[in-house]
Amino acid sequence: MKYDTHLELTEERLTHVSQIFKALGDPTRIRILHLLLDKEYSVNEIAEKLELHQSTVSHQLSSMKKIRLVKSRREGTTIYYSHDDKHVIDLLTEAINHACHN
Amino acid sequence: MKYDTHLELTEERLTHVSQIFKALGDPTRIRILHLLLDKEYSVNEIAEKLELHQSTVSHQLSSMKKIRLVKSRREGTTIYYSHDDKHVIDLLTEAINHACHN
DNA sequence: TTTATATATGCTAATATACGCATATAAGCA
DNA sequence: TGCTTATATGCGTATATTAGCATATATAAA
Repeated sequence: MKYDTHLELTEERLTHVSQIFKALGDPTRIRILHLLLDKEYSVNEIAEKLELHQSTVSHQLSSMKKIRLVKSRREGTTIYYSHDDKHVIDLLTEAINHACHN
Repeated sequence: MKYDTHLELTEERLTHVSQIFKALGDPTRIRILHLLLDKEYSVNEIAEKLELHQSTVSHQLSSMKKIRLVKSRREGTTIYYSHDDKHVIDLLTEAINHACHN
């Protein structure tokens, strides 16, 4: 899909775009989103797989949920997280692909 | 162009990707890169167009040059900056496009 | 060489961020 | 109810970031 090249960068769009990039600008959040590419995981599963503290994972998931990068569903006491913004996932995979072809 | 979905996220790639997103995660740098989409501008021109202080622009250009997001060329006392990473420009324009279609 | 213009940079203050500890909350089960 | 497991969150700390001032550097022109 081809886009226009001269999109007006309003204050609102600027805020939104920078907010998303800022969220992607942290290694921990990238690792979490990358893990969530294929399927959902619980907080503890994420912490174990990525060798992070539970509170760290919870904090980051919370910040990503706030801007709708991830969503959650409860199953008993367990809460499963998955990504919630296909555009952002596209940005991430493209960036990783670029990094892989350097 | 379609990419693999399961690219290994090595430490090196993680560092690289997060560095790029971090650079894009600031409104001032986004505005500068957005201005540089079509053509090169001098430091002062950027400062005037975006109503930023010269030192602010210079600092941000310096940080973006360090990670090769922009390049510069001298003409007398004037230094013209332009973007230097088409992948990053693609990421930025795609993100802005997404923000425009919400 | 002196002056003017353009850009870069050292320093600092204000602010934001990430993380981990300790604890709170919530759900399920005995 | 009391206990266990899973997750969330308040708080403090260490660190990073941004921007602006003042000044340094570089080039050109007089």
